[in-house]
Amino acid sequence: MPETTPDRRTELLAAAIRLFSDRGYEATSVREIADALAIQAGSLYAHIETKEDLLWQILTESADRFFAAIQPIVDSKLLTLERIRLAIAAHVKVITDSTAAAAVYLREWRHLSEPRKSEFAGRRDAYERIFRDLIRDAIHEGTFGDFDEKFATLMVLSSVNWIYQWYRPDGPMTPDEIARRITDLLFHGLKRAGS
Amino acid sequence: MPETTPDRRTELLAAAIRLFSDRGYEATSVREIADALAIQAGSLYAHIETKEDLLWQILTESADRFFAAIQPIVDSKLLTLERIRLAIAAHVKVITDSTAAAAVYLREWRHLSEPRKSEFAGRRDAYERIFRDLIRDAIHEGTFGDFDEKFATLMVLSSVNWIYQWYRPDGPMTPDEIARRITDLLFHGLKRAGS
DNA sequence: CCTACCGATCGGTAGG
DNA sequence: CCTACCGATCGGTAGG
Repeated sequence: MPETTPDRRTELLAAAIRLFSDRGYEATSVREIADALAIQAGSLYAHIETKEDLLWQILTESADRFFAAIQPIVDSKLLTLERIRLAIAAHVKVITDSTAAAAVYLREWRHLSEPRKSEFAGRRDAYERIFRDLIRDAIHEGTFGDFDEKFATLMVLSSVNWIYQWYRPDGPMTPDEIARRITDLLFHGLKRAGS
Repeated sequence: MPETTPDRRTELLAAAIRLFSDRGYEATSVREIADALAIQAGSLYAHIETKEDLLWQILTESADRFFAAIQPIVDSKLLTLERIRLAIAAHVKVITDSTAAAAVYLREWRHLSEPRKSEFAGRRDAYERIFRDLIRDAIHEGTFGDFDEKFATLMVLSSVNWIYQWYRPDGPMTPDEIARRITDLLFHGLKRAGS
């Protein structure tokens, strides 16, 4: 992004996030993105090198946000269960802060070309690994039951990642409330206690 | 689809499912679909009217499969909890029978134009409603705890719908095994019993 | 099902 | 950041 002011860069990324999440990366033309900024299509290339660069920047910044949100929690000295609880809440917060960015992060990475696609997959796997290690610890400690740790991790992440599909900022639940309910359900299950 | 033999139609849908799930609807060209059938791009239009028709047929047939799988279970006289268990297993089975079709069903419907998009959304909502009604019954009966029924439904469906992302037919778990573990986790939670 | 083709739009560039 | 433009590819059609 040669010679672009920070503000302009933010605007550009915000426009691309909104369009990529609404219509998908492939269905979004560079002309639509340019329109959103009220500039000509050709002028876009004063700010970016290719359309894919734009996707790449969105994805890497999203990945950064997820890592930054959970890292201090994971590194803390809290009990495993508490770290899981807080990591889920932090993850939920990143999604609810921008469901559009989360949608692009979770859905549009397939349109990266190599080697970026593999690099992205590596970072995503590393992130999942952090959750998996927490869950493994909880199982080994006996806090969690004797579940397959990979399977349990997939369940946790699928529950939290689905949020971008239905969360609305003007809905009845705050991000913390959502995290609390998800955690409660994941920890204790749907069945009435004692049944 | 004028004058197309059943076999040819099946081939065509199968090719489109594979390509739409791999690259996405927008990123798939009619020429790629034609190539997969070893015919010319123009010849495709002896079988379809538009590219979107192809997507529409895939989506409606997928929806039909989901409904057909759970309807007899929901209509049965079994206990609510057992109906939920079996409905989850049936849903999982539809996904594992073709993760590619499930991927198109869950991801590509946004590329429909109106009024088809709204019609699709209506059917999908009706399907979710069936699960929600089952869960509501379980809550009212006291079999499940006093959860928000909408939220509980979202949790259940997000867990089962995420499967298409990671299930591999040559993996260690059978579809029934997956359903059993998901149900167990959803019903009883991750925490060790009694903790 | 093929050949030959259509107008529209795509991502991107040169020169200012 | 604009004007003017590029070759490539898009979904789709006519006529056989």
